[in-house]
Amino acid sequence: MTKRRRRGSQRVTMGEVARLANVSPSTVSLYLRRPDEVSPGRAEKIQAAIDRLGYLPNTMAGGLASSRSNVIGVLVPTITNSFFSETLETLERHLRSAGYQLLIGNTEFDDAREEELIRSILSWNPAGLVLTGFLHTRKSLSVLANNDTPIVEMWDYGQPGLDMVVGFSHHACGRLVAEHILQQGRRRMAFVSTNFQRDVRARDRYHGFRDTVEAAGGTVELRELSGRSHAEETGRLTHALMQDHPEIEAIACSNDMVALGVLCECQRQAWDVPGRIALAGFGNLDFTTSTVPPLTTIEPPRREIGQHTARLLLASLASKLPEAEKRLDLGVRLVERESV
Amino acid sequence: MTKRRRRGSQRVTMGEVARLANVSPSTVSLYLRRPDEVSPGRAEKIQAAIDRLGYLPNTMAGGLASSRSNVIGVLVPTITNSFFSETLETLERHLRSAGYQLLIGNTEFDDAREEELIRSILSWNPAGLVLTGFLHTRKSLSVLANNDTPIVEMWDYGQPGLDMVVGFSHHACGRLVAEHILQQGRRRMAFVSTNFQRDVRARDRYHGFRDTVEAAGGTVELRELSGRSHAEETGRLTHALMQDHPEIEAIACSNDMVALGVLCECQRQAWDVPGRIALAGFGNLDFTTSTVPPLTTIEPPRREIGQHTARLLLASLASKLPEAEKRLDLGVRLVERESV
DNA sequence: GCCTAAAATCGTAGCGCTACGAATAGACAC
DNA sequence: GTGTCTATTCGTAGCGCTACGATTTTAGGC
Repeated sequence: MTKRRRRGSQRVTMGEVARLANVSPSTVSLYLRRPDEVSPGRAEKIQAAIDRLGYLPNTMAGGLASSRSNVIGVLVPTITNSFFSETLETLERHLRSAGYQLLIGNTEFDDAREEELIRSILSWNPAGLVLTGFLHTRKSLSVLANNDTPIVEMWDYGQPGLDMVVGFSHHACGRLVAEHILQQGRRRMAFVSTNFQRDVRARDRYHGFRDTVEAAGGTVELRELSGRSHAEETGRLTHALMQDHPEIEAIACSNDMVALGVLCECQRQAWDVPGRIALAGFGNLDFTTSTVPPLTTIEPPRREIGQHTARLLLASLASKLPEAEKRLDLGVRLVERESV
Repeated sequence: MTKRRRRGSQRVTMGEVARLANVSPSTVSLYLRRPDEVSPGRAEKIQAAIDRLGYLPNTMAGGLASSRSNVIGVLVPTITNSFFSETLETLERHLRSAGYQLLIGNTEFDDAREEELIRSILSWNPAGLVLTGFLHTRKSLSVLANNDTPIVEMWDYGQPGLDMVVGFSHHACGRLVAEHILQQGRRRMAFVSTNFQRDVRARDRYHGFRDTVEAAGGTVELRELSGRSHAEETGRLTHALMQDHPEIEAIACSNDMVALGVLCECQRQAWDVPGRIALAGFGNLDFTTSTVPPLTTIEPPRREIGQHTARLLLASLASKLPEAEKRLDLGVRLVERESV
């Protein structure tokens, strides 16, 4: 009477299962963790009791007792972006099938937020941690240093990193695009970017692009879109750009959505692509095959990043990841279509 | 010597903080939970000790001891879709600022997977649960019934629901689009859908569309894309559709990405939109403003769903949500542009 | 039937924290 | 100084589970 109606959603405990199955709680625990170490007869009785009572183990109690957890924390700048969300989806699939649960955090491209999220996730005593990129606050670094959780920094490559690294060089992306456009003899270019101030990786692509173009004697006009890509703004900005710099013969974009915005403006103004203006994007989003003309772009290894991040993490957790395999450059390739 | 080097990433405990600050562990705990109930002097000493040791509370231990958790589970069909990911992002922001941590699961439009994820999440003893839609397996329902966790079913509206409901009617979306096209005197139509077999909501939109068109004496050809929208396939399928049914004068799409694929094919074939073919999408994705012509579409309340889901959940957790406010139809509006 | 080794089961002692009542300190009036 | 009330602080008893050594059961050989 006093104990039965407990506060809130309190659930059936292991002890109750044990009582119903006529075994000790330890046996139930053993059955749950290593089923083949309990005799078939008891196993059956225990399973029946579990089913009958609708028993669900309490993850927190288990985690506390064993002082490990099946949690892996993942921080991305935004999940509202097919790049990261596809990586996440792949990562989730691989890690879940190995029994892990993802704890996803949105840093919103904000270092202070990342710091807060790192603390919040570490308080779960996670088995592993996945971060996006190399940029962390000093405080984050010191928190991380006090902690021997395996860490993967993904979606970037080229700096030492904290532990493991899975990504590619964004600078190389910019270079690749630049080289491709330069080959066609074009020299007057523009780079249109979203979120330039906050997204290091977009900036890296720009730098790779600009450095390569300028080294070949060309020029690059940079245009920044405020915040996330907004198609109308992209159109206006493209229009203004071409008005101020009619000499421009190629536009590289920080991603495919921006390129689509630019392309639509070209269609509206009847500027021939690639005749009048060459156009390149980044991301190889699905629609890039079917725009008119199809978009030349860069294919980043979105899903591969998830897959290899999971692989390295699992190997590291099983302590069988040689030091030499801790850093992985997945590279990147130019998908040449008709817009350049 | 024996205790100092502990296995793995074991961290500083509350007791160690207490010792350093010269207070009892309970006082540290109290300071962390209700800081203004400890005297300023001790508070300062405790904070200093926390900072010095880099103490992070152990969420699992806290959760176990207090038998509540700050976890809220969220299941979506896929995070790789701006609809759900924007809802998630908003939900996350609102719930995090109230101190909750999201546990996100990907059902991949699979009921069995949803069932598994529900169990996995309930084992965290979550404070709340957010599901997408009304479709759950019998087993899921029975697990959920044994459990008085507050539940929100989101992104749909029109059925009784388990607890709280925040969404809109997809049937109404289809109807709205149909009515708008019918008004222009068009009667021969097609509906092109992705993921038709698995996505109930796409099917609902189709049914709303078809029912309305047929009630007005029109016809609807249904075309399904295999799996997720693939732009090239969309183009081929559109081409075949128009070859088989040259009488078609309007195409409604299950979402804007599909509509973009159809539009690109129209551009390629030089079929005038909306002159020859009217075109409508769903989602009001960003690029729909700038295609040529801009796309008529439906604006679903993506972010509002997140916001209101958070609001209802928090109110329910504070047990101050009147029964009458447990169901919320956020409605939907047609964004009339130039493609229809 | 008896002995031994292996297999199966059990009991106990925590994991790190919170809840809550008991104990102590501090503030104030007389 | 003493008593009383309130504001702080503390000690204890778990939360539900796992780890691990102790105990019991079982199987096999003689």
